[in-house]
Amino acid sequence: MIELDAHIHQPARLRILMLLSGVDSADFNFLRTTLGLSKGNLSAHTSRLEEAGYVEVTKEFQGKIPHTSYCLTELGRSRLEAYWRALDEIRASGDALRV
Amino acid sequence: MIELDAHIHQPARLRILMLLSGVDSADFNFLRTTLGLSKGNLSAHTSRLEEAGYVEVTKEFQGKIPHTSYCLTELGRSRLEAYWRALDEIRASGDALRV
DNA sequence: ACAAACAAGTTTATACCACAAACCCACATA
DNA sequence: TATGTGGGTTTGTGGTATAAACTTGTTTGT
Repeated sequence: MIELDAHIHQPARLRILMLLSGVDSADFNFLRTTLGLSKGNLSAHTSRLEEAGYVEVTKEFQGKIPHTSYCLTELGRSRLEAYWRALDEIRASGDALRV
Repeated sequence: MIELDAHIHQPARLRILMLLSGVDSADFNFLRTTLGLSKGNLSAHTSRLEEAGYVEVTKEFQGKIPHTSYCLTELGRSRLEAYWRALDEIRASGDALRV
């Protein structure tokens, strides 16, 4: 039984990862507004993804204002691909039993 | 933003629904052994799916022994299809941002 | 006959987690 | 000064997935 990565199998985090998979990097507010997440929620999810090693977090000052951006790591990218493969298997599992 | 149905977006329940989508009905032990779930876990998940109206539960006696079987309702089937469509959208969302 | 084990689930308890609300700090503006 | 805004983090709470314990009845062993 292939497991679904619990770090990824969560709607907000899945969307975050998918968004990051299509760009070089994205900052906090872009993620927040694009995905419609609250700040607290986004912060918590990005923290989890960082702990898991799936995203890299870059904090820098733009002038006097702190600015945080995120990019997908190689690990994150491969786990994300594995996740979709696992989901494909589940998706096929209904047909597998059909005569 | 299309929502992922929380009743479905859970690994065990998703597998249960996909399995049921491929058969007329399946009983408790078949689900349990096929999916590798504990009895308690399976019972809890099927209860949720029943409450949601996604599966129909049939209890009868086979000889002297009680026997429980499950089948997908029409509602369950349509929600399951909607779930996969929503997931397809998320899956495509990475490419959407690519140049 | 009677205890022990088994069958088929359900109920309970706990640990985790998603989310929102509250908070923090610096800067801008009136 | 105080009031608001940008950019986040921390905290509290309610919901939930899971395993362990329990229930109800049946079968097996002796």
